[in-house]
Amino acid sequence: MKDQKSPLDRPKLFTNLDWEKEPSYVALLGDMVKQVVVTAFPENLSKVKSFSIHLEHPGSFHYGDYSTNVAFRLAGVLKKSPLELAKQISDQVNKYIKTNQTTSFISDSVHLQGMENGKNGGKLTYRDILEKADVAGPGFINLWIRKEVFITLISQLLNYKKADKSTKFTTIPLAHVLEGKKIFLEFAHPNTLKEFHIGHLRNISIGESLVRILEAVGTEVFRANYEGDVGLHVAKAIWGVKKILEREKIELDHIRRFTPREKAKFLGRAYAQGSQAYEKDKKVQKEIIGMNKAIYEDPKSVALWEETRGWSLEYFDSIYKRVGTYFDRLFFESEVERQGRELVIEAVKSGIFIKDKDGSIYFPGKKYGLNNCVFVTSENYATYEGKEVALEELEYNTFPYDLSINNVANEQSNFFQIGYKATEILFPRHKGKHFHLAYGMVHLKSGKMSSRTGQVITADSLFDEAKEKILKIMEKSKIGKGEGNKADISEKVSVAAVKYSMLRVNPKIDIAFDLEESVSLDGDSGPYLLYTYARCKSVLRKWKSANKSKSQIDESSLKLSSLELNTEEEVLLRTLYRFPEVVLGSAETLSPNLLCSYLFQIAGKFNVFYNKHSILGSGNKSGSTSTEFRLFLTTATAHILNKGLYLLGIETVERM
RNA sequence: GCCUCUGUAGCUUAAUGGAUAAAGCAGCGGUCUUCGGAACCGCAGAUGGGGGUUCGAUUCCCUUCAGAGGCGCCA
Repeated sequence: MKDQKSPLDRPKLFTNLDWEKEPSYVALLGDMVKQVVVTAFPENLSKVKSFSIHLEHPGSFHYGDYSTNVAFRLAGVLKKSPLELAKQISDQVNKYIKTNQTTSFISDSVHLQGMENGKNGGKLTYRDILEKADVAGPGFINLWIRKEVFITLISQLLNYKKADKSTKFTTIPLAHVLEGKKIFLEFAHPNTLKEFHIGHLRNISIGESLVRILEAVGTEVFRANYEGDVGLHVAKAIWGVKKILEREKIELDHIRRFTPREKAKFLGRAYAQGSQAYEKDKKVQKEIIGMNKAIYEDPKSVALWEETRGWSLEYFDSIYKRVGTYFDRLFFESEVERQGRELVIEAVKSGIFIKDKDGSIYFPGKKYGLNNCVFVTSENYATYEGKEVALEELEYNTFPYDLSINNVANEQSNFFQIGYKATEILFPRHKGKHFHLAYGMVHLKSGKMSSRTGQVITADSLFDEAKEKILKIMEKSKIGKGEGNKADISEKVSVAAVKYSMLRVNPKIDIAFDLEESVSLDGDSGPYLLYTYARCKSVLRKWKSANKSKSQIDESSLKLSSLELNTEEEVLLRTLYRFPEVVLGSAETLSPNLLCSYLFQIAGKFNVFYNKHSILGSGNKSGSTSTEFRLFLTTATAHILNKGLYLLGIETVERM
């Protein structure tokens, strides 16, 4: 129960779900607190019963692992001071811990393997879970979880085996909230004959990550990519191609021998050429408009349309491969134009669309608080909006979804409002099933980007830039010399650097893109995470080669109450187990950046621990934790970094 | 003019209505007889302005200023 509606704009499908039910141990804690509250105020049972318990992580470990604000919420209802209530509740929790009270609300769906074989006939007790409760500040109740619980939860993570359907990659043991839901995710959308620039890179990075995060929480995701292969931009580019061939006396066969990347570059030049001529020269403009019309009538009849389109698609494929993305199906504007046009023309009869004097057909958006918008032009072909209604139907028929997400830049927000509204009126079954994930634009810090003038930063050039930088550092570095494939490593690290720089910020806000920063290797960066992972693996390799007899760490030997942790170990332990919660949060808000900051936190905490304490050389010192336990932390850190990076769409390397 | 989004440290960003607003970069000063120094530690530095709701506001509401985007035949 929330007092206020969430400020986050999110899909309808998501708002009806009880996200706090997962992961199960959080639900368990909520139940425990509720049990306490209900028994503590028997005289106000009816008032108290309706309260939902909200748990959150306090800002500092100093305040425990979870805190709840029930005391504030109850204060108004019970007309008592928050502090007094908090004390009462906290005392009751501590009493339950002391008396080994069993939990009574717990449902069978709570999964805490390894914990339930306690003493009380398989029932969990407060003492099994909680260390203590206390009161802080104006009335927060802070809960301290037992170390054994963390170890159990982390072991669960390490041993989780279920693979995602599509990728066979195991991720995390959660996700019943969205289990079985079908999500259609449309992303990337480059237009043929145009550059694949850093804006597309942001799109594809967010899209790929969301596919994986949503799969991790149990949904089935369809990967779609909608590309504009007809329209004025295509006509301009083809005109430009012809012009360049003619002026520079180049044979088409010469271009055909180019690599995909060279062809793409050539097309980019042609597009710039065509657009500039289109703006300057009225005669050219007429010519291009004529060609555009011909493309709409029958694209294949237009010379070079099919061939240049093929060049683009081949090039895009090479980028998808480079960034580790694939699609279940490509959708094209050319395949929905006719149907869109026919749908709109037909719906004029029922008054949904209105035919204007000049023959164009528009959607009277003003009726719904939106803008009026042309769906079929006076030249009688469907605009982007007109195509959209047919596309939505085609997509739904391809994969009947519970939710369709359009991952498209926020400059198209108005367009999607209109498109969704028109689709909904034509096909009521679409109502409430669409969500525009409007991510911010990528602006260059210096100067403006424009494919019209040819001023763009392409995805490839960015990766290459990063790669060069990484190779230099690899030269200098003393570690990992002569081990591993240099080309392979530098490629993966550079893709990681660029993708992470796109993912670490909230998708909603605009990015002021800085080349230097996006290929950065230190601080909050992709390479830093990869480095930490490789570091963990290196330690684990070393241990393994020295301990051939034991191939695995025995986790059961860790569950000793005598475990005395130092600060660094404790902080790391108390962060690692939160991974599933973070993934869930990222899914709920469609925000990969939350996962980024968490992984960065993990890496940082591990590095602090690593710097201060020896992992392999800790066995013989008295009073220190065992090598076994430190290896457990190292294994868990590596595991979570690996899974987490996978969910971001970033590949790890064993050495770098 | 109307609609949408965004204003947090010098820069780039974080923060489901909670506790001392969290980091990275750049700057300055340190750690190292290294299990991987692409590391670690310390210092300094911020919620555009004004109201309101609330026990509590960076977060919600109103207003103002600033920036970005969109507003019938581009996609």
